[in-house]
Amino acid sequence: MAHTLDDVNRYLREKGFRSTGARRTILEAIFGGGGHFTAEELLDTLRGRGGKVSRASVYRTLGMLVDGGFVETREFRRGQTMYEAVLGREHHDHLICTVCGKIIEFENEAIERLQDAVAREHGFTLEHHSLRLYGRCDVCGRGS
Amino acid sequence: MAHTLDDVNRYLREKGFRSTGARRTILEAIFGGGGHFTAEELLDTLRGRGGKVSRASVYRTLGMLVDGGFVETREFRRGQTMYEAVLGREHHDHLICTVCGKIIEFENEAIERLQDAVAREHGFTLEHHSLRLYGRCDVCGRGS
DNA sequence: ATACGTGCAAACGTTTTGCATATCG
DNA sequence: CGATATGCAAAACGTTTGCACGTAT
Repeated sequence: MAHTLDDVNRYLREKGFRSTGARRTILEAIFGGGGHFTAEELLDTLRGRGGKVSRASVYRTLGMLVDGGFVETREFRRGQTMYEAVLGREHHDHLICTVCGKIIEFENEAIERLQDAVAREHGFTLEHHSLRLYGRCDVCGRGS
Repeated sequence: MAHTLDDVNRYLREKGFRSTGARRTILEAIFGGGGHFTAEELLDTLRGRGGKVSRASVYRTLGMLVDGGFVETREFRRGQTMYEAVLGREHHDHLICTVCGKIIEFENEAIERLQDAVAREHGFTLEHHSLRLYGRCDVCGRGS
């Protein structure tokens, strides 16, 4: 984890993928921006910048990056995939406000260790995990 | 949490929902079967039993049960909602085999407590959470 | 009787795909 | 030049909805 942009380019080259205009534009937007985004939001960003990239290329490129482990997907809401660049970032989990949708990232070593222990107990070789805590954030919780 | 079938029926009655044939058939299949299922699988089960229930009714009934807290949804795979009856069952999380799809349920008090602590640190009032551990199960892990 | 539920088929939003064209190496 | 990527539009997928008809209360 915690790659650099060079890692991405090297990975793509090694896999025999070509460096095309569309691909470079998309990579730039994803790894320059940061944060969570949907495919459609990414497409809007690209179009706003005057780049002319098709929806298909956005989805295809996102797929490659997910396969390479440079982007992760999350399903915060049903029916829409959220993507997040993991470039240069360490693993983290999410707290999601069920009222305003705010997303806070956190890391907790102790939880990670317990997860490993649970997996081991059940004979699993852990590959990755997803932990999401849903609740009301400090602001939205006041009214309850 | 941990309701009985009577709780479900009482809830539905109190909400003013009617007891119809389709509804009874669906409830029976969901709470009689147990386990994880998709809307389509549930529909197949119902049809296999000769019941004639429409896809629309399946989705509408599932929605009511989710609202009532008797069924929970999970997104194990992208683009498809998995449902699970929580009737008579305590909270638990999941280990998912990325090769064969096997799902193992587990409970871990220590992890739960740490989650509460994390939420508190960030000023969140926790409502629910989702923890999924992905990896290779004991059987599928041997070949690696 | 009348409000609520049903089934059907059409609509929806997201994602994937087939194919002809353009581009990279 | 040959292989791969692109853009488009159509298809696919799971899910939701409008509506005329049925049924529980």
